[in-house]
Amino acid sequence: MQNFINHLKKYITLNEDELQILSSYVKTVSLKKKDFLLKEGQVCKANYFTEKGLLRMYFINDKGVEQITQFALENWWISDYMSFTMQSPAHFYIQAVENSEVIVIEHHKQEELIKQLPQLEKYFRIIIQRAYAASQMRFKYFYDYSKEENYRQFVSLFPEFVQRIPQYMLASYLGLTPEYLSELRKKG
Amino acid sequence: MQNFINHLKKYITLNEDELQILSSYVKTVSLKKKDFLLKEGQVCKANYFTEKGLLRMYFINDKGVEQITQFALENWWISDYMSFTMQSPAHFYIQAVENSEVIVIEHHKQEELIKQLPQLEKYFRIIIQRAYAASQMRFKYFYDYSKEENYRQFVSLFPEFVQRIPQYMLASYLGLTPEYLSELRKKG
DNA sequence: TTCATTTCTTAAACTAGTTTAAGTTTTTTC
DNA sequence: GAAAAAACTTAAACTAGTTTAAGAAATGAA
Repeated sequence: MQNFINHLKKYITLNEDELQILSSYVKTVSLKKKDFLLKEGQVCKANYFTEKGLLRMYFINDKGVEQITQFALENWWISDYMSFTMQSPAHFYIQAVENSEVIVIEHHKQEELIKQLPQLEKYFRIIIQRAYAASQMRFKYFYDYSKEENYRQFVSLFPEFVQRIPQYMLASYLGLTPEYLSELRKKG
Repeated sequence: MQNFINHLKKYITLNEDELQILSSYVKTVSLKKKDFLLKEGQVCKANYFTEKGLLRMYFINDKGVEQITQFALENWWISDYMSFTMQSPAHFYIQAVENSEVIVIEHHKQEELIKQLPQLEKYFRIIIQRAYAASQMRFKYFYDYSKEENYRQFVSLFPEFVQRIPQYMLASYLGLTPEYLSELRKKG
């Protein structure tokens, strides 16, 4: 969990004692590619930090097709926040795209941890506020640009990420079909 | 700002002294229909709570067309959070759809206020977490359903809201053209 | 009340993107 | 290494939704 500690230290100060406390509230989970952290219908009891690897969040539509709405790279948090917040059944799956390591903080432990280390309260607020800010921008792109334009921008901004995932996952995330993605790639 | 106080008391406890402190950090602004809280290019220096009325957040695309991405009803917060968080130029406009009253908390004052009233730290985290949770669900609907289906669901879930705004704003928010909305309404 | 502006409706022509139905290539499994 | 499975490509037929171009109705301003 070295990544996690380094990441936290960019936001808050933590001495050795505090690190010990933190460590007692979180656990590290190793996932094989395709292992699940969450399945639809389960209650999402935890918040997940991607220590290493890559996760995806998706739902299955009524035609049985998987639709990816989110990825989580190293140093990103991921959760079904509606389920996490309301402790209601999840609408999404969270699955490892590749072998991964994840830091898990369970809902009730997060609240206790914050009581022990109050500086984490601000940390979690800033992190989720940034995620929300990013989602506001993401909505703007959805409204503003065509799917082709969004594809081209995405490839140009995140070439390494695009190499890292199968094309059909990229298509799913961008809301287009694999066939259309092939066509766009052919167009150059 | 009675709404604001009542709303806060659902989440945190505030005695009379604390209410006084809070009041000294926020201000109430009355807006006429079409008045702006924020324009693109300005830095969004505040977080806004809708005490009364209705706000909309939109951007102008390269064809000069307004695209609404969000509304804020009574008791809702609204801000361009990327601009608010990073103190960078805003991509959005925030404007009153009707005559409104807004509670304004400036960025630096919010941080000071939280120091004075630490229970607000958790309040803001929970609020933004809920907003993010809702945005995850909203992405799901974008991916999952056609624009027509989303329109029909929206009308059925929020009939009063739909009465409250002009049809072209509803169309804009749902990402469809006013012409197509007219067609859908005709279809019944 | 009149006039100007905004909003809503109508419909045909158009298009971004999907669906259908394979075939080909790459990766995984045993 | 062979076979199966998954991923990718191809292209024609199709469609959800847009664009274009008005006209009609409602609202706002003077």
